[in-house]
Amino acid sequence: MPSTGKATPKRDELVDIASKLFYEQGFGATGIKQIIETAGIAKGTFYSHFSSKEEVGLAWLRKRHTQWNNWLQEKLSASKHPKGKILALFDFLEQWMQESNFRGCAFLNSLSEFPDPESPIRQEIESHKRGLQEAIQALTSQHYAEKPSSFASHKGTIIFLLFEGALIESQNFRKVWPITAARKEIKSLLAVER
Amino acid sequence: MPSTGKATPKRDELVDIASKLFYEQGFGATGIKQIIETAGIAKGTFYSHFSSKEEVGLAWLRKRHTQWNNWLQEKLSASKHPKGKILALFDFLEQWMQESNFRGCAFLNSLSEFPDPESPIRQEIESHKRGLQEAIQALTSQHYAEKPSSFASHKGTIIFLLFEGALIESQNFRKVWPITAARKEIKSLLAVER
Amino acid sequence: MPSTGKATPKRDELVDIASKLFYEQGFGATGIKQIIETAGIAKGTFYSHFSSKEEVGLAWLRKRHTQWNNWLQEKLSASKHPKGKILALFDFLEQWMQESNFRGCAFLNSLSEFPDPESPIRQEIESHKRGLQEAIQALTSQHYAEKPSSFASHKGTIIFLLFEGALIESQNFRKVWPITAARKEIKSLLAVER
Amino acid sequence: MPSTGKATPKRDELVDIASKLFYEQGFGATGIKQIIETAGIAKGTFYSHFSSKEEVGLAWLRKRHTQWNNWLQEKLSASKHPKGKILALFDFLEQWMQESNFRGCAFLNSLSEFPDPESPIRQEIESHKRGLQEAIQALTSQHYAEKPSSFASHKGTIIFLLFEGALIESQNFRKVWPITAARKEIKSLLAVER
DNA sequence: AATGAATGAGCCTTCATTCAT
DNA sequence: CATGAATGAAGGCTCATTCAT
Repeated sequence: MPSTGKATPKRDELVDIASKLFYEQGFGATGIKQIIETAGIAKGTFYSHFSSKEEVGLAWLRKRHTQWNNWLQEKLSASKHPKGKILALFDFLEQWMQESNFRGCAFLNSLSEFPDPESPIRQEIESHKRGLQEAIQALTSQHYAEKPSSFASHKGTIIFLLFEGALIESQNFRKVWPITAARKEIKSLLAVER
Repeated sequence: MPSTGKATPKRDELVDIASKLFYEQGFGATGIKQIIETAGIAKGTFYSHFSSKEEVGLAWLRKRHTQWNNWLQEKLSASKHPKGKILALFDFLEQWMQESNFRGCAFLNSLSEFPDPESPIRQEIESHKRGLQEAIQALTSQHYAEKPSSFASHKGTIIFLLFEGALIESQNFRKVWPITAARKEIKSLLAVER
Repeated sequence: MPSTGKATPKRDELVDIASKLFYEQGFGATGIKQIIETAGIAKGTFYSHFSSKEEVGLAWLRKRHTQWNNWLQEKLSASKHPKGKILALFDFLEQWMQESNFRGCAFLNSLSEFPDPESPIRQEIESHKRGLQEAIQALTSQHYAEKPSSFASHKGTIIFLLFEGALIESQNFRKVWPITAARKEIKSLLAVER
Repeated sequence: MPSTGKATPKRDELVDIASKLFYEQGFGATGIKQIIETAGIAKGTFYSHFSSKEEVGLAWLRKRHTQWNNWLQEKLSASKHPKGKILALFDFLEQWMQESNFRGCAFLNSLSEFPDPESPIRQEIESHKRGLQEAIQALTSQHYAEKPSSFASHKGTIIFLLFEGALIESQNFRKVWPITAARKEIKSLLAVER
């Protein structure tokens, strides 16, 4: 009956509405009341789709993970070579931050609201970021094809960390300079050390 | 006529108690009730020291800023040269994350809970991070004394972003590898490009 | 046009499922949701068999009344003489309480949940207990055949009240001593005063 | 701060208001909303006096225990001899049921609402009834001073069970005949078997 | 028949804050 | 200065019931 997590058009719509609010205001700062009023439904209806607030939170991050990856892949696909793709990563970040009005990353934003590392939401955050790191490392492996894999792996980690640092400081300062600085550094890094 | 923010021993004690709770549980997840019960005081007493919850939050971050800087300077003072100090920055980060059980940075953790960039707390976060960035840039300026200042400034920004990225991903994965990877990269970066 | 109360196999099955839950948890503490989930049916299906929760409650007590009486008669039929049957009443009570884990009497348990004495459920409770009292009085009339009927009737009432008292206190203390004490008293009472 | 269970005039008043509602409607059927509206206070005020609904329930039964015992002792004190006191017990019961409009016993009424025998409320019910049983046994011990104590103890139990049976069936039928029948039986029982 | 989404009043509880003492 | 009772909106969630499919 309710909350098996099966996707339905209505449930999907609710996830979208909740997602917008969660992303803009934070998970804790968003109440079920606000969600249902925005959606124009009754309390009980909401709880026939989700068993708890945390479940919508989970659905939010899971859907976001997919959408975000799709968006990213689309941006990267414009470049042919790994180097171009890596730099496109930072173009993507810049565009994203500007369009979202520097609201930052839904996953990092949720990190501090869920102190228990065993919670499903924390698992989701971790797996999302692991996915990003692996994607970047796949690109550096291609780029540094003639270098030892440990070297490429290390560089991938560094780019990942620069991406994360640029992301969060762009959010903090509401400026793009952390992103452009990181991009610049990576560009020369990729050129020089091949 | 309460809460002009003047420092008193009692107020200081309350800030310390609240700080611990805010840091461990998050600002939003910590209630005034919990603070006063931990402190063993009455509601009214609390509100004679602070005019609102947000004011304690502000006091928390302001005090944290000072303490954190002191702690950092102490760690850095063990090294003589700027390069050593920069690397010590990451040793400090590693120690901090381990001792805090990977709870992360009080300022970054508060970022998502205060979406309004004009809020006093956001100002505090921004100024704290600006301070860190400037401190790092002061060190890179010394290290790269013979290079153009724009170069040193850029490298300082990069180190700052790596610090932030390593910090937040160490929190996310509850592991030190992001920190050690960043440290390793910076070590070679500082050696090679002088 | 649902819920005229006509017996069907499906309705009967639902009554059985609801009965178990009502008896174990109480009428008020059991939700329709739990009933339909246990039965594996939809809300609407439930309401095509019953017009309201109270109707299932009524069906529960009516069916219980029949089953309980059958069970009791079966136990009593093992004894030939009224005296034996009366004592068997308390053996039955002891067995019942132990097997039900001292959950008590479905009718007495419902008494406090329905304060309105005019409600159908209260009528059901009253008629059930009246039936028990009359059954006991029929036995005492046989036993005291040579005594005035008012005497037998009085003794029947006393045995009924002892049964009820033993029942509820056995439930309260989760022990059989109230039942064995009552049985002992009645045994000597029936022997002496003939 | 709140809900240490310490008695204050306001808390006492709230317990009285809640008690009336719990007794008339049942614990589960009475909402906090109704209690606070009757008392003319705000939700938060209620929860500054009690930490949970169950705590008021507990306070209700504890206070009732004391009041009921006082009331009973007062009634019994009018009789000098144990026999008179025992009979007065049933006069008391009759008066009580009539005055309460046959609402029955607060403790027995709560029995079915708390299936867990380890719950504090069940403990309270049990201890209340144990107290009554012991009080009755104290009287039978005096009455049967020249008989073996086991005899007196047994008779005490029987009187206790008759009391309970008369109580609950008086509630069920909303009549006094169960009480007068029990009283009559006990009167002859006490006279004959000395 | 059977489904299950939808309702909205209601559940118990916590929130940050105020203010008379 | 400190107290803690009082506020009432809001928190997340469950209830019995209805009804279009």
